[in-house]
Amino acid sequence: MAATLRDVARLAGVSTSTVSRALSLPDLVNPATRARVRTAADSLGYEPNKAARGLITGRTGNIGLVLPDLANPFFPSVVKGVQARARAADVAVFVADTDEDVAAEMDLVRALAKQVDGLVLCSPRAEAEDLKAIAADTTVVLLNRIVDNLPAVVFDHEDGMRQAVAHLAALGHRRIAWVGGPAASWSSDQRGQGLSQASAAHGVDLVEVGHFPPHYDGGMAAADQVVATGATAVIAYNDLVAIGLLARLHARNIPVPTRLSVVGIDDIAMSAMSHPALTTIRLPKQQAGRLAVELLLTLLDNPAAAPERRVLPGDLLVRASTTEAPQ
Amino acid sequence: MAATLRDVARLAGVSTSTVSRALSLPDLVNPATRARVRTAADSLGYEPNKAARGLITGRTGNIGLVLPDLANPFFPSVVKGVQARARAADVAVFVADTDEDVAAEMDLVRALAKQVDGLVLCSPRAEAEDLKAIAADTTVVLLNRIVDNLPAVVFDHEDGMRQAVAHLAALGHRRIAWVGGPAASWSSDQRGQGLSQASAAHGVDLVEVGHFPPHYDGGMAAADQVVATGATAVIAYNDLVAIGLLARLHARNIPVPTRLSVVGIDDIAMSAMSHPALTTIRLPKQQAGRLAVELLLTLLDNPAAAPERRVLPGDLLVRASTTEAPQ
DNA sequence: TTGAAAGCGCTAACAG
DNA sequence: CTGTTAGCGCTTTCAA
Repeated sequence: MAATLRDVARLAGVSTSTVSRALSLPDLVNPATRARVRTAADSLGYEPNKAARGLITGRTGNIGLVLPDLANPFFPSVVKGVQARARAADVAVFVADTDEDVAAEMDLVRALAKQVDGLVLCSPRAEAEDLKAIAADTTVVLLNRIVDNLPAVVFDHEDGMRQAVAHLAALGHRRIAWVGGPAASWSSDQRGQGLSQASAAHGVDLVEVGHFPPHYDGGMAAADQVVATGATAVIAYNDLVAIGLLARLHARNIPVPTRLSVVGIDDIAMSAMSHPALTTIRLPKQQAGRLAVELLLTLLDNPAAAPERRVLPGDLLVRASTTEAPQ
Repeated sequence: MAATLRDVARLAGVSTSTVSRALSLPDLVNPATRARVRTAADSLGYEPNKAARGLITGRTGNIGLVLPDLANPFFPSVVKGVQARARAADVAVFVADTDEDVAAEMDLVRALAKQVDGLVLCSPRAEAEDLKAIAADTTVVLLNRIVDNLPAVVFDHEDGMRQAVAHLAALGHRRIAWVGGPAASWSSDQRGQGLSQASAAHGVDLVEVGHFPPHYDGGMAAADQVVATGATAVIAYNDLVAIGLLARLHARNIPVPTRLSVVGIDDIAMSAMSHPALTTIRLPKQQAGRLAVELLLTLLDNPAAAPERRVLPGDLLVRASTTEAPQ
C-alpha cells in the first residue's frame, strides 16, 4: 500500500541508505542526489514508517499524558497545551484518564511507558516511591507535583494562597475556612500549607474542614461544614468545588458574598459563568502543558541534563463572589 | 534494558519461534513447553515489543480519536467511553483536539492515520468527500456524523427534537426559537431538521436565529436575537450555548423560565448546576464512545464486514428551565 | 510439535 | 559522498 524506502531508492536510482540520509541528514548528501531523492519521495507520497524507525533508533516519536479526570475542566486545558507543543515537534500524544484511581494510574503508566519515549504525569496521585520507580526506567516529567528531584512543572500554590488570603484579609475577614481536595493530592497539600503560612502572617484564623472529592459534589458536601465553622470566607480546593459550595449555599439561602465570601482556584471557564461569578486564582494551565512537553523533549535529546523544575505563578482574579466581611 | 523474545527463548531452552507461539497461539504448542516458556517469560518480566510486532503483522495496537474541542464537556465523556473500551482490548488511544478548525482536523487525521490501526472521528467538521477519502485507506468509524455508508455511531437527534418540541408544545408554547451550532456541524443540521418536522407536526412556529459557536459565548451572542423573535421558548444547539443564553437573559432581567423557557442538548454535568437547572436532552456519550471502539475493533478483525450504523436514543430531562408559556 | 530461515521498513557502522 | 552489510524484535512460512 504505502511506499517504502526501497521504492523511493529504486525510483531515484540510489541505495536505500542514501534515501534515508537524504531525508534525515540532508547535509551528508550531494545536493543533486538529494533533490532527486526528494522528488522521487514526493512523487510516491512516501512517508517513513515510524515503527520501523523506532525499532532501530529506540525512539517512537510518541509521548504519553496521564491525568486524573478529563471531566474536570482543568485537565482539558493542560491537554491542549501538551498537544500544541507536541504537534510542533511532530510527536503524537497518548492520553490516559485514571478516573482519580491510584491503582489504575500506576497500571496505565506502566502500560504506556513501554510504548512511548517519555511521559507527562499530570497531578499524579501515586506514592512518591512509585513515581521514582517509574522515572528510573522512563523519561518522566511531572506536572503539578513535586517528587524529590524529578523534573517538574508546578504552579506556585504558596504564592497563590498568599494572594487569596491577602485579598480576604484586606476585606476584613478574620476567619477563613479551607476545603481541601483529595488526601493524595499534592496540590491540595501545598495549598493547605501555603494557607497556614499566609493566615498566620495575616493574623487570621484558618479552619480546615477536611478532604473532599475535587468536583461539584465535593463542594456540595462541604458547604454545611463550612457554614458551621462560622468563617466569613472560604477557599476551595478548586473552582469545581467552589461552584458546588455556591450551589449548596444558595439552596440554604446563605447569601454569597454578603454573608460568606467564596474563593476558587484554577480559573476554569465555568468560574466566570457562575452566580455570583467566582473570585479565583488563575493558573496558566496550557502553558504548563506546553512547558512540560518542552522539558520532556529536552530531556529526551539530552538524557544527561539535570532535571529542571519550572514554577509558574498564578494570579488572583477578583470577581463577584468575594466582598467585605459582614458587619 | 527490557527482555526480548530471544532472552526468553534462551532461558527456556527453546527457539524464538516457539516462544512466539507459546505466547500468541498457545494451542499450537505442547503444554509442557508452553509452561516452561511462560515461566521464563514471567521471570524476565518479558513484554512483547509492539512496534516490532506491528512491523510484521501490520497492526500497531493503537487507535486514534479526533474531536473538535476537549473544552466542551461533551467530548471528555466520549473520550472516557473510548478509553474504557480500548483499554479492555489492550489498545492505546491517541487523542487529538482540532480546536474546531476544519483544516487542522484533516491534517491531524492524516498524520494519525499512518500510526494507528483505525480512527474514531468524533463530530468531524470535514467535508463528506474528505472523510470518504480517509476511509478509503484507513479503517474509520464516525461518531455523531453520518456520511454515506461509512460505519457510524450517532444519536437520534430527530427523536430528541421531537421530545423537546412535544414537551414545549404540551406547556402551551406556540413559537419556539432554535439557536443552531456551527454551520459545518452535522448534528446541528440534524437537530434543525428534526425541529422543523416536529414543530410542523405540533403546529408550532419555529424561528431559526442562525449559527453560533458551540459554547458559552455563542449563547451570550444569540440571546438578544432570541428575545427579539418573540418566542416563548428556545432550544439551543447544546448545553453550553443554553447556559450562555441563561447568563445573558439573566443580565437583561428576562426571567427564565417564566418569560422564556430554555432547552439544552447533551446533558453535560454543568447543566444540572446552572440557575435555573437546565431542561435538556440527555445523550449517552460514554456509551457512544464505547460503541464506536467496538465497531472499530470488529471492523479491524473482519475488514469484510458490512459497515454498521448504530443509533442511540437520547432522552428528555425536564428541569427548572422550562415551564408553561406565559399568559 | 518444534526449529531454521526469511523478512517487515528502517538506520547505522563501515568501507570505498 | 554513497553503497554494502547487518540487524532492531518479532512473526510466519516451511521443513523436519
